Amino acid sequence: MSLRVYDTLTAEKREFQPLIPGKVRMYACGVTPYDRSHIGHARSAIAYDIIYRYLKFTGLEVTFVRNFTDVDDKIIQRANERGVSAMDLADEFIKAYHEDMDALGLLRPDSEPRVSTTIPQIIALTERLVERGVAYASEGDVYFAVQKFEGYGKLGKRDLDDMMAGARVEVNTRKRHPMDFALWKAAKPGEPSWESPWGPGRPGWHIECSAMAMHAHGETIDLHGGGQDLIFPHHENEIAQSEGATGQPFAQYWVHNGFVNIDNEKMSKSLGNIFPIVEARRLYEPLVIRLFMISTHYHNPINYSDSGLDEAAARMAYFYESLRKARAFVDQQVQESAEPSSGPDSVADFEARFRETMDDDFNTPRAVALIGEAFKLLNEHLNARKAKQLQASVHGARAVLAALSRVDRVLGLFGENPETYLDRHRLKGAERRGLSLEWIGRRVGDRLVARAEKNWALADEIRDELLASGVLLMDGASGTDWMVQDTREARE
RNA sequence: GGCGGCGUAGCCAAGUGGUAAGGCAGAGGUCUGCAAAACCUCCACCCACCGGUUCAAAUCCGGUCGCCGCCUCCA
Repeated sequence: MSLRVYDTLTAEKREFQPLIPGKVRMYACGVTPYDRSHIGHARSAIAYDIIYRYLKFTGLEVTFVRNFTDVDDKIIQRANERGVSAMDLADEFIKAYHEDMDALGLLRPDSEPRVSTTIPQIIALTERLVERGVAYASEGDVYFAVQKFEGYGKLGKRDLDDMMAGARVEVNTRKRHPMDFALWKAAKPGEPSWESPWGPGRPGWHIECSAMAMHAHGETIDLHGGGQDLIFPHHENEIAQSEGATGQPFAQYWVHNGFVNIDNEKMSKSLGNIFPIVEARRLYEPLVIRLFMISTHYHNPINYSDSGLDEAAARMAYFYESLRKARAFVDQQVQESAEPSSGPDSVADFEARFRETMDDDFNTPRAVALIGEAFKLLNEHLNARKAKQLQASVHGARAVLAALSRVDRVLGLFGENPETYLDRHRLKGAERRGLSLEWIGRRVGDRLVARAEKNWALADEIRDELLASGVLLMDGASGTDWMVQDTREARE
Protein backbone atom coordinates (compact mmCIF):
# COMPACT_ATOMS: atom_id res chain seq x y z
CA MET A 1 0.00 0.00 0.00
CA SER A 2 1.42 3.31 -0.92
CA LEU A 3 0.50 6.93 -1.08
CA ARG A 4 -1.08 8.21 -4.25
CA VAL A 5 -1.31 11.92 -4.94
CA TYR A 6 -3.32 13.75 -7.56
CA ASP A 7 -0.94 15.80 -9.67
CA THR A 8 -2.32 18.75 -11.58
CA LEU A 9 0.41 18.59 -14.22
CA THR A 10 -0.34 15.04 -15.33
CA ALA A 11 -3.99 15.28 -14.27
CA GLU A 12 -3.94 11.92 -12.54
CA LYS A 13 -3.28 10.25 -9.24
CA ARG A 14 0.26 8.97 -9.12
CA GLU A 15 2.21 6.98 -6.63
CA PHE A 16 4.14 9.34 -4.42
CA GLN A 17 7.86 8.74 -4.53
CA PRO A 18 10.16 11.40 -3.16
CA LEU A 19 13.27 12.02 -5.19
CA ILE A 20 15.46 11.24 -2.20
CA PRO A 21 14.04 8.11 -0.55
CA GLY A 22 12.71 8.85 2.91
CA LYS A 23 12.86 12.61 2.54
CA VAL A 24 10.22 14.98 1.27
CA ARG A 25 10.71 18.55 0.22
CA MET A 26 7.44 20.40 0.07
CA TYR A 27 6.60 23.98 -0.68
CA ALA A 28 3.30 25.83 -0.45
CA CYS A 29 2.47 29.33 -1.54
CA GLY A 30 1.61 31.44 1.45
CA VAL A 31 -0.09 34.80 1.61
CA THR A 32 0.54 38.42 0.87
CA PRO A 33 0.28 39.92 4.35
CA TYR A 34 -1.59 43.15 3.74
CA ASP A 35 -4.87 42.28 5.48
CA ARG A 36 -6.39 39.75 7.87
CA SER A 37 -6.45 36.27 6.38
CA HIS A 38 -9.79 34.87 5.31
CA ILE A 39 -11.24 31.38 5.53
CA GLY A 40 -9.99 30.62 2.03
CA HIS A 41 -6.48 30.98 3.35
CA ALA A 42 -7.47 28.75 6.24
CA ARG A 43 -8.70 26.07 3.88
CA SER A 44 -5.51 26.10 1.92
CA ALA A 45 -3.28 26.17 4.97
CA ILE A 46 -5.20 23.34 6.62
CA ALA A 47 -4.91 21.22 3.48
CA TYR A 48 -1.13 21.49 3.44
CA ASP A 49 -0.94 21.10 7.19
CA ILE A 50 -2.71 17.76 6.85
CA ILE A 51 -0.42 16.73 4.02
CA TYR A 52 2.62 17.78 6.03
CA ARG A 53 1.44 15.91 9.10
CA TYR A 54 0.49 12.81 7.18
CA LEU A 55 3.79 12.56 5.35
CA LYS A 56 5.55 12.80 8.70
CA PHE A 57 3.13 10.29 10.18
CA THR A 58 4.15 7.72 7.59
CA GLY A 59 7.72 8.09 8.75
CA LEU A 60 9.06 10.39 6.07
CA GLU A 61 11.42 13.18 6.94
CA VAL A 62 9.61 16.24 5.66
CA THR A 63 10.86 19.75 5.16
CA PHE A 64 7.98 22.14 4.63
CA VAL A 65 8.53 25.67 3.37
CA ARG A 66 5.79 28.27 3.06
CA ASN A 67 6.53 31.81 2.02
CA PHE A 68 5.26 35.29 2.76
CA THR A 69 5.05 37.67 -0.17
CA ASP A 70 6.01 40.76 1.74
CA VAL A 71 7.06 42.85 -1.25
CA ASP A 72 4.01 43.58 -3.32
CA ASP A 73 1.82 46.32 -4.80
CA LYS A 74 -0.99 45.74 -2.34
CA ILE A 75 1.30 46.00 0.65
CA ILE A 76 2.93 49.15 -0.65
CA GLN A 77 -0.42 50.73 -1.36
CA ARG A 78 -1.91 49.81 2.01
CA ALA A 79 1.21 50.97 3.81
CA ASN A 80 1.09 54.30 2.04
CA GLU A 81 -2.56 54.73 2.96
CA ARG A 82 -1.74 54.11 6.57
CA GLY A 83 1.48 56.07 6.59
CA VAL A 84 3.55 53.16 7.82
CA SER A 85 6.42 51.34 6.19
CA ALA A 86 5.70 48.36 3.99
CA MET A 87 7.78 46.16 6.28
CA ASP A 88 5.93 47.22 9.41
CA LEU A 89 2.63 46.52 7.71
CA ALA A 90 3.81 43.08 6.59
CA ASP A 91 5.09 42.33 10.09
CA GLU A 92 1.74 43.19 11.57
CA PHE A 93 -0.21 40.88 9.29
CA ILE A 94 2.31 38.07 9.48
CA LYS A 95 1.78 38.15 13.21
CA ALA A 96 -1.97 38.05 12.70
CA TYR A 97 -1.58 35.20 10.23
CA HIS A 98 0.32 33.15 12.77
CA GLU A 99 -2.29 33.90 15.38
CA ASP A 100 -5.07 32.59 13.12
CA MET A 101 -3.20 29.55 11.94
CA ASP A 102 -1.97 28.58 15.38
CA ALA A 103 -5.54 28.73 16.61
CA LEU A 104 -6.63 26.40 13.82
CA GLY A 105 -4.14 23.87 15.07
CA LEU A 106 -1.62 24.20 12.26
CA LEU A 107 1.94 23.10 12.66
CA ARG A 108 4.39 25.82 11.76
CA PRO A 109 6.32 25.02 8.58
CA ASP A 110 10.03 24.32 8.95
CA SER A 111 10.77 27.62 7.33
CA GLU A 112 8.77 30.69 6.31
CA PRO A 113 10.94 32.80 4.03
CA ARG A 114 10.03 36.33 3.01
CA VAL A 115 10.68 38.04 -0.28
CA SER A 116 12.47 40.86 1.48
CA THR A 117 15.10 38.47 2.77
CA THR A 118 15.45 36.50 -0.46
CA ILE A 119 16.47 39.33 -2.78
CA PRO A 120 20.02 38.05 -3.47
CA GLN A 121 18.69 34.65 -4.53
CA ILE A 122 16.04 36.28 -6.69
CA ILE A 123 18.61 38.45 -8.44
CA ALA A 124 20.89 35.46 -8.95
CA LEU A 125 18.07 33.42 -10.49
CA THR A 126 17.08 36.30 -12.73
CA GLU A 127 20.66 36.71 -13.91
CA ARG A 128 20.84 33.04 -14.67
CA LEU A 129 17.70 33.30 -16.80
CA VAL A 130 19.09 36.26 -18.69
CA GLU A 131 22.33 34.38 -19.30
CA ARG A 132 20.45 31.39 -20.64
CA GLY A 133 18.63 33.65 -23.03
CA VAL A 134 15.12 33.00 -21.72
CA ALA A 135 14.83 36.40 -20.10
CA TYR A 136 15.78 39.87 -21.22
CA ALA A 137 16.30 43.27 -19.67
CA SER A 138 14.27 46.16 -20.94
CA GLU A 139 14.47 49.71 -19.58
CA GLY A 140 15.26 48.56 -16.05
CA ASP A 141 12.69 45.76 -16.08
CA VAL A 142 13.52 42.14 -16.71
CA TYR A 143 11.01 39.91 -18.46
CA PHE A 144 10.73 36.22 -18.94
CA ALA A 145 10.44 35.36 -22.64
CA VAL A 146 7.54 33.01 -22.72
CA GLN A 147 8.22 31.85 -26.27
CA LYS A 148 11.69 30.69 -25.29
CA PHE A 149 10.29 28.13 -22.90
CA GLU A 150 8.97 25.18 -24.77
CA GLY A 151 6.61 23.81 -22.15
CA TYR A 152 4.88 27.07 -21.40
CA GLY A 153 1.22 26.38 -20.63
CA LYS A 154 1.67 22.74 -19.66
CA LEU A 155 0.39 23.14 -16.13
CA GLY A 156 -2.57 25.39 -16.91
CA LYS A 157 -3.25 23.40 -20.11
CA ARG A 158 -3.06 26.47 -22.26
CA ASP A 159 -1.71 27.27 -25.64
CA LEU A 160 0.12 30.54 -26.17
CA ASP A 161 -1.64 31.31 -29.44
CA ASP A 162 -5.07 30.56 -27.99
CA MET A 163 -4.42 32.88 -25.10
CA MET A 164 -3.48 35.67 -27.41
CA ALA A 165 -6.87 35.64 -29.09
CA GLY A 166 -9.24 37.18 -26.58
CA ALA A 167 -6.63 38.19 -24.06
CA ARG A 168 -7.07 41.41 -22.20
CA VAL A 169 -3.44 42.33 -22.35
CA GLU A 170 -2.35 45.83 -21.63
CA VAL A 171 0.01 47.41 -24.07
CA ASN A 172 3.51 47.33 -22.74
CA THR A 173 6.15 48.36 -25.19
CA ARG A 174 8.91 47.02 -22.99
CA LYS A 175 7.68 43.46 -23.55
CA ARG A 176 8.60 41.50 -26.64
CA HIS A 177 5.60 39.23 -26.32
CA PRO A 178 2.37 40.22 -24.55
CA MET A 179 2.47 37.14 -22.33
CA ASP A 180 5.99 37.81 -21.12
CA PHE A 181 5.98 38.51 -17.40
CA ALA A 182 8.17 40.57 -15.14
CA LEU A 183 10.95 38.98 -13.14
CA TRP A 184 12.24 42.32 -11.99
CA LYS A 185 10.56 45.71 -12.01
CA ALA A 186 12.41 49.00 -12.16
CA ALA A 187 11.90 51.09 -9.03
CA LYS A 188 9.19 53.72 -8.94
CA PRO A 189 9.36 56.69 -6.63
CA GLY A 190 8.26 55.98 -3.08
CA GLU A 191 8.52 52.20 -3.41
CA PRO A 192 10.88 49.88 -1.61
CA SER A 193 13.72 48.93 -3.91
CA TRP A 194 16.97 47.04 -4.02
CA GLU A 195 20.10 47.45 -6.12
CA SER A 196 20.47 45.07 -9.01
CA PRO A 197 22.46 44.61 -12.23
CA TRP A 198 19.54 46.33 -14.00
CA GLY A 199 19.37 49.25 -11.62
CA PRO A 200 17.24 49.74 -8.50
CA GLY A 201 13.98 47.82 -8.43
CA ARG A 202 12.05 44.97 -6.90
CA PRO A 203 11.09 41.42 -7.82
CA GLY A 204 8.06 40.55 -9.91
CA TRP A 205 5.38 38.41 -8.36
CA HIS A 206 6.28 34.91 -9.51
CA ILE A 207 10.04 34.76 -9.22
CA GLU A 208 10.11 34.71 -5.44
CA CYS A 209 8.61 31.24 -5.10
CA SER A 210 11.06 29.75 -7.54
CA ALA A 211 13.95 31.40 -5.75
CA MET A 212 12.77 30.44 -2.28
CA ALA A 213 11.86 26.89 -3.12
CA MET A 214 15.12 26.25 -4.88
CA HIS A 215 17.12 28.02 -2.21
CA ALA A 216 15.59 25.88 0.51
CA HIS A 217 15.19 22.62 -1.34
CA GLY A 218 17.39 22.47 -4.43
CA GLU A 219 16.45 22.39 -8.08
CA THR A 220 13.71 19.80 -7.92
CA ILE A 221 11.21 19.64 -5.10
CA ASP A 222 8.80 16.83 -4.40
CA LEU A 223 5.50 18.51 -3.75
CA HIS A 224 4.32 22.01 -4.51
CA GLY A 225 0.95 23.28 -3.39
CA GLY A 226 -1.35 26.25 -3.52
CA GLY A 227 -4.87 27.38 -4.29
CA GLN A 228 -6.50 26.38 -7.55
CA ASP A 229 -6.39 29.95 -8.76
CA LEU A 230 -2.61 29.86 -8.69
CA ILE A 231 -2.34 27.22 -11.39
CA PHE A 232 -2.27 29.94 -13.97
CA PRO A 233 -0.36 32.09 -14.23
CA HIS A 234 1.53 31.87 -10.94
CA HIS A 235 2.57 28.24 -10.90
CA GLU A 236 2.87 28.12 -14.65
CA ASN A 237 5.38 30.92 -14.42
CA GLU A 238 7.20 29.27 -11.56
CA ILE A 239 7.72 26.24 -13.75
CA ALA A 240 8.92 28.39 -16.64
CA GLN A 241 11.38 30.30 -14.48
CA SER A 242 12.70 27.34 -12.57
CA GLU A 243 12.97 24.90 -15.41
CA GLY A 244 14.15 27.62 -17.72
CA ALA A 245 17.05 28.21 -15.37
CA THR A 246 17.95 24.66 -14.40
CA GLY A 247 16.74 22.46 -17.22
CA GLN A 248 15.42 20.18 -14.49
CA PRO A 249 11.80 19.44 -13.52
CA PHE A 250 10.79 21.92 -10.85
CA ALA A 251 8.24 19.92 -8.86
CA GLN A 252 7.31 16.26 -9.00
CA TYR A 253 3.76 16.72 -7.79
CA TRP A 254 1.56 19.78 -8.12
CA VAL A 255 -1.23 19.88 -5.58
CA HIS A 256 -4.05 22.41 -5.67
CA ASN A 257 -6.84 22.95 -3.19
CA GLY A 258 -10.37 23.98 -4.09
CA PHE A 259 -11.97 27.26 -3.16
CA VAL A 260 -14.24 28.24 -0.31
CA ASN A 261 -17.54 29.75 -1.36
CA ILE A 262 -19.73 31.79 0.92
CA ASP A 263 -23.37 30.79 0.63
CA ASN A 264 -22.57 29.40 -2.81
CA GLU A 265 -20.86 32.53 -4.06
CA LYS A 266 -17.20 33.08 -4.63
CA MET A 267 -15.52 35.18 -2.00
CA SER A 268 -14.37 38.37 -3.59
CA LYS A 269 -13.69 41.96 -2.85
CA SER A 270 -16.36 43.11 -5.27
CA LEU A 271 -19.07 40.98 -3.70
CA GLY A 272 -17.92 42.21 -0.31
CA ASN A 273 -18.23 38.74 1.18
CA ILE A 274 -14.66 38.18 2.33
CA PHE A 275 -14.93 36.18 5.51
CA PRO A 276 -11.96 36.73 7.83
CA ILE A 277 -10.73 33.88 9.99
CA VAL A 278 -11.00 36.03 13.11
CA GLU A 279 -14.70 36.48 12.45
CA ALA A 280 -15.21 32.74 12.00
CA ARG A 281 -13.22 32.17 15.19
CA ARG A 282 -15.51 34.49 17.07
CA LEU A 283 -18.55 32.42 16.06
CA TYR A 284 -17.07 28.94 16.24
CA GLU A 285 -14.37 27.03 17.98
CA PRO A 286 -11.28 27.07 15.75
CA LEU A 287 -11.16 23.30 15.76
CA VAL A 288 -14.75 23.24 14.54
CA ILE A 289 -13.58 25.21 11.53
CA ARG A 290 -10.78 22.70 11.08
CA LEU A 291 -13.20 19.78 11.23
CA PHE A 292 -15.50 21.52 8.78
CA MET A 293 -12.66 22.03 6.33
CA ILE A 294 -11.41 18.47 6.37
CA SER A 295 -14.91 17.05 6.01
CA THR A 296 -14.68 17.83 2.31
CA HIS A 297 -11.85 16.59 0.14
CA TYR A 298 -9.23 19.30 -0.32
CA HIS A 299 -9.58 19.15 -4.08
CA ASN A 300 -13.29 20.01 -4.16
CA PRO A 301 -14.95 23.34 -3.56
CA ILE A 302 -16.47 23.80 -0.12
CA ASN A 303 -19.34 26.02 0.83
CA TYR A 304 -19.05 28.01 4.04
CA SER A 305 -22.47 28.37 5.62
CA ASP A 306 -23.94 28.63 9.10
CA SER A 307 -25.69 25.30 8.77
CA GLY A 308 -22.47 23.61 7.69
CA LEU A 309 -20.52 25.05 10.59
CA ASP A 310 -23.33 24.28 13.02
CA GLU A 311 -23.23 20.69 11.93
CA ALA A 312 -19.48 20.55 12.46
CA ALA A 313 -19.90 22.18 15.88
CA ALA A 314 -22.45 19.59 16.93
CA ARG A 315 -20.24 16.79 15.68
CA MET A 316 -17.27 18.19 17.52
CA ALA A 317 -19.31 18.42 20.72
CA TYR A 318 -20.18 14.75 20.31
CA PHE A 319 -16.50 13.87 19.91
CA TYR A 320 -15.40 15.84 22.93
CA GLU A 321 -18.30 14.70 25.08
CA SER A 322 -17.38 11.12 24.26
CA LEU A 323 -13.74 11.81 25.06
CA ARG A 324 -14.66 13.42 28.36
CA LYS A 325 -16.73 10.48 29.48
CA ALA A 326 -14.26 7.92 28.24
CA ARG A 327 -11.27 9.50 29.92
CA ALA A 328 -13.12 9.87 33.18
CA PHE A 329 -14.13 6.23 32.99
CA VAL A 330 -10.69 4.98 32.14
CA ASP A 331 -8.96 7.10 34.80
CA GLN A 332 -11.37 5.93 37.42
CA GLN A 333 -10.59 2.32 36.63
CA VAL A 334 -6.88 2.83 36.35
CA GLN A 335 -5.81 0.84 39.36
CA GLU A 336 -7.73 -2.26 38.43
CA SER A 337 -6.30 -2.97 35.05
CA ALA A 338 -2.69 -2.13 34.79
CA GLU A 339 -1.60 -3.52 31.46
CA PRO A 340 -2.84 -1.52 28.46
CA SER A 341 -2.30 -4.62 26.30
CA SER A 342 -3.76 -4.90 22.84
CA GLY A 343 -7.26 -3.80 22.10
CA PRO A 344 -10.12 -5.85 20.77
CA ASP A 345 -10.17 -6.82 17.13
CA SER A 346 -12.58 -4.04 16.29
CA VAL A 347 -9.89 -1.42 16.75
CA ALA A 348 -6.86 -3.47 15.83
CA ASP A 349 -6.88 -2.53 12.17
CA PHE A 350 -8.02 1.04 12.75
CA GLU A 351 -4.70 2.63 12.03
CA ALA A 352 -4.18 0.49 8.96
CA ARG A 353 -7.53 1.59 7.59
CA PHE A 354 -6.73 5.17 8.38
CA ARG A 355 -3.51 4.92 6.42
CA GLU A 356 -5.24 3.24 3.53
CA THR A 357 -7.72 6.09 3.42
CA MET A 358 -5.15 8.83 3.69
CA ASP A 359 -2.95 7.08 1.15
CA ASP A 360 -5.68 7.74 -1.39
CA ASP A 361 -4.80 11.35 -2.07
CA PHE A 362 -5.29 12.40 1.56
CA ASN A 363 -8.95 11.48 1.74
CA THR A 364 -9.82 13.28 4.95
CA PRO A 365 -13.61 13.00 4.57
CA ARG A 366 -13.26 9.25 4.72
CA ALA A 367 -10.84 9.58 7.61
CA VAL A 368 -13.46 11.60 9.46
CA ALA A 369 -15.99 8.85 8.79
CA LEU A 370 -13.47 6.41 10.20
CA ILE A 371 -13.02 8.27 13.46
CA GLY A 372 -16.82 8.40 13.67
CA GLU A 373 -16.74 4.61 13.81
CA ALA A 374 -14.13 4.74 16.56
CA PHE A 375 -16.28 7.05 18.65
CA LYS A 376 -19.27 4.80 18.19
CA LEU A 377 -17.19 1.90 19.46
CA LEU A 378 -15.94 4.00 22.34
CA ASN A 379 -19.47 4.80 23.42
CA GLU A 380 -20.43 1.15 23.14
CA HIS A 381 -17.72 0.35 25.65
CA LEU A 382 -18.98 3.08 27.94
CA ASN A 383 -22.54 1.81 27.71
CA ALA A 384 -21.44 -1.73 28.44
CA ARG A 385 -19.70 -0.80 31.64
CA LYS A 386 -22.71 -1.40 33.79
CA ALA A 387 -22.82 -4.96 32.64
CA LYS A 388 -20.46 -7.51 34.05
CA GLN A 389 -17.85 -6.69 31.45
CA LEU A 390 -16.09 -3.92 33.24
CA GLN A 391 -12.61 -5.17 32.43
CA ALA A 392 -13.39 -5.63 28.78
CA SER A 393 -14.91 -2.17 28.65
CA VAL A 394 -11.90 -0.56 30.21
CA HIS A 395 -9.56 -2.35 27.87
CA GLY A 396 -11.75 -1.54 24.91
CA ALA A 397 -12.11 2.11 25.73
CA ARG A 398 -8.43 2.43 26.37
CA ALA A 399 -7.59 0.83 23.03
CA VAL A 400 -9.90 3.17 21.15
CA LEU A 401 -8.54 6.21 22.94
CA ALA A 402 -5.02 5.18 22.07
CA ALA A 403 -5.92 4.62 18.43
CA LEU A 404 -7.65 7.98 18.20
CA SER A 405 -4.75 9.74 19.75
CA ARG A 406 -2.30 8.23 17.27
CA VAL A 407 -4.42 9.19 14.31
CA ASP A 408 -4.94 12.66 15.70
CA ARG A 409 -1.29 13.42 15.08
CA VAL A 410 -2.50 13.89 11.52
CA LEU A 411 -6.00 15.26 11.97
CA GLY A 412 -5.19 17.58 14.87
CA LEU A 413 -8.71 17.72 16.24
CA PHE A 414 -8.47 16.38 19.77
CA GLY A 415 -5.62 18.23 21.36
CA GLU A 416 -7.82 20.15 23.76
CA ASN A 417 -8.82 19.16 27.23
CA PRO A 418 -12.44 17.93 26.86
CA GLU A 419 -13.69 19.72 29.96
CA THR A 420 -12.20 22.98 28.82
CA TYR A 421 -13.47 22.53 25.31
CA LEU A 422 -17.01 21.70 26.37
CA ASP A 423 -17.14 24.54 28.88
CA ARG A 424 -16.15 26.97 26.20
CA HIS A 425 -18.56 25.41 23.74
CA ARG A 426 -21.39 25.80 26.27
CA LEU A 427 -20.37 29.36 26.99
CA LYS A 428 -20.25 30.26 23.31
CA GLY A 429 -23.63 28.66 22.78
CA ALA A 430 -25.19 30.54 25.68
CA GLU A 431 -23.61 33.74 24.43
CA ARG A 432 -25.00 33.26 20.94
CA ARG A 433 -28.45 32.83 22.43
CA GLY A 434 -28.05 35.71 24.82
CA LEU A 435 -28.59 33.49 27.86
CA SER A 436 -26.99 34.05 31.21
CA LEU A 437 -25.19 31.20 32.90
CA GLU A 438 -26.59 32.38 36.19
CA TRP A 439 -30.16 31.95 34.95
CA ILE A 440 -29.50 28.53 33.46
CA GLY A 441 -27.80 27.42 36.66
CA ARG A 442 -30.67 28.65 38.78
CA ARG A 443 -33.34 26.93 36.71
CA VAL A 444 -31.36 23.70 36.66
CA GLY A 445 -31.12 23.98 40.44
CA ASP A 446 -34.86 24.61 40.77
CA ARG A 447 -35.54 21.57 38.69
CA LEU A 448 -33.23 19.42 40.77
CA VAL A 449 -35.29 20.33 43.82
CA ALA A 450 -38.53 19.57 42.01
CA ARG A 451 -37.19 16.21 40.91
CA ALA A 452 -36.07 15.36 44.43
CA GLU A 453 -39.65 16.01 45.51
CA LYS A 454 -40.86 13.93 42.58
CA ASN A 455 -42.73 16.97 41.36
CA TRP A 456 -42.51 15.78 37.75
CA ALA A 457 -44.92 18.39 36.42
CA LEU A 458 -42.75 21.27 37.59
CA ALA A 459 -39.55 19.52 36.53
CA ASP A 460 -40.90 19.03 33.02
CA GLU A 461 -42.12 22.59 32.90
CA ILE A 462 -38.65 23.90 33.68
CA ARG A 463 -37.10 21.57 31.14
CA ASP A 464 -39.50 22.80 28.45
CA GLU A 465 -38.79 26.38 29.41
CA LEU A 466 -35.05 25.85 29.00
CA LEU A 467 -35.54 23.90 25.81
CA ALA A 468 -37.53 26.77 24.36
CA SER A 469 -34.38 28.85 24.83
CA GLY A 470 -32.27 26.19 23.17
CA VAL A 471 -30.87 24.61 26.32
CA LEU A 472 -30.90 20.81 26.39
CA LEU A 473 -30.83 19.07 29.74
CA MET A 474 -29.21 15.74 30.39
CA ASP A 475 -30.06 14.05 33.66
CA GLY A 476 -27.33 11.79 34.93
CA ALA A 477 -26.42 9.89 38.06
CA SER A 478 -24.33 12.75 39.36
CA GLY A 479 -26.67 15.62 38.51
CA THR A 480 -27.88 17.41 35.43
CA ASP A 481 -25.70 18.50 32.55
CA TRP A 482 -26.75 20.96 29.91
CA MET A 483 -25.74 22.08 26.48
CA VAL A 484 -26.94 24.59 23.94
CA GLN A 485 -28.30 23.37 20.64
CA ASP A 486 -26.06 24.07 17.65
CA THR A 487 -28.87 24.88 15.31
CA ARG A 488 -29.27 27.33 12.55
CA GLU A 489 -31.70 29.52 14.46
CA ALA A 490 -29.07 29.93 17.16
CA ARG A 491 -28.05 33.27 15.76
CA GLU A 492 -31.42 34.50 14.66
C1' G B 1 -14.42 32.56 -27.24
C1' G B 2 -10.28 29.07 -25.09
C1' C B 3 -9.11 25.69 -20.98
C1' G B 4 -10.61 23.03 -16.61
C1' G B 5 -14.06 21.18 -13.07
C1' C B 6 -18.73 19.79 -11.05
C1' G B 7 -24.03 17.66 -11.08
C1' U B 8 -24.72 11.13 -5.85
C1' A B 9 -31.02 10.53 -0.76
C1' G B 10 -34.61 16.39 2.24
C1' C B 11 -29.42 18.59 3.38
C1' C B 12 -23.79 17.87 3.77
C1' A B 13 -20.42 14.34 1.59
C1' A B 14 -17.10 9.72 0.04
C1' G B 15 -16.88 6.39 -3.90
C1' U B 16 -13.52 6.83 -10.85
C1' G B 17 -15.25 -0.62 -14.00
C1' G B 18 -17.78 -5.31 -10.01
C1' U B 19 -23.05 -4.00 -8.22
C1' A B 20 -24.09 2.98 -3.58
C1' A B 21 -18.99 4.99 2.98
C1' G B 22 -20.06 8.44 6.69
C1' G B 23 -22.70 12.68 8.98
C1' C B 24 -27.30 15.74 9.74
C1' A B 25 -32.51 15.45 9.51
C1' G B 26 -36.60 11.58 9.82
C1' A B 27 -39.05 6.65 11.73
C1' G B 28 -38.87 2.62 15.33
C1' G B 29 -36.29 0.48 19.66
C1' U B 30 -32.94 0.00 24.38
C1' C B 31 -32.10 3.22 28.56
C1' U B 32 -35.04 7.04 31.45
C1' G B 33 -40.21 9.19 36.30
C1' C B 34 -40.74 11.43 31.35
C1' A B 35 -36.89 13.24 28.43
C1' A B 36 -31.99 14.29 26.64
C1' A B 37 -27.36 12.08 25.57
C1' A B 38 -25.42 7.38 24.07
C1' C B 39 -26.23 2.79 21.56
C1' C B 40 -29.20 -0.56 18.06
C1' U B 41 -32.45 -1.00 13.61
C1' C B 42 -34.66 1.30 9.26
C1' C B 43 -34.06 5.19 5.62
C1' A B 44 -30.87 6.07 -2.69
C1' C B 45 -33.51 -1.12 -7.08
C1' C B 46 -30.04 3.90 -7.80
C1' C B 47 -25.89 8.16 -8.85
C1' A B 48 -28.58 15.50 -14.03
C1' C B 49 -30.54 13.55 -18.93
C1' C B 50 -29.93 10.63 -23.70
C1' G B 51 -27.12 7.09 -26.41
C1' G B 52 -22.70 3.79 -26.76
C1' U B 53 -18.53 0.30 -25.11
C1' U B 54 -18.40 -4.01 -21.62
C1' C B 55 -20.13 -10.31 -18.88
C1' A B 56 -20.44 -5.92 -15.61
C1' A B 57 -20.66 1.68 -15.44
C1' A B 58 -22.40 6.42 -10.62
C1' U B 59 -17.53 5.21 -12.44
C1' C B 60 -15.09 4.62 -19.57
C1' C B 61 -16.69 7.08 -24.57
C1' G B 62 -20.08 10.56 -27.41
C1' G B 63 -23.99 14.10 -27.02
C1' U B 64 -27.63 17.35 -24.25
C1' C B 65 -29.00 20.43 -20.10
C1' G B 66 -27.57 23.00 -15.61
C1' C B 67 -23.88 25.13 -12.17
C1' C B 68 -18.91 26.85 -11.22
C1' G B 69 -13.75 28.20 -11.75
C1' C B 70 -9.43 30.00 -14.56
C1' C B 71 -7.82 32.95 -18.86
C1' U B 72 -6.65 40.13 -14.86
C1' C B 73 -4.84 40.68 -8.35
C1' C B 74 -6.68 36.39 -5.65
C1' A B 75 -5.78 30.44 -1.18
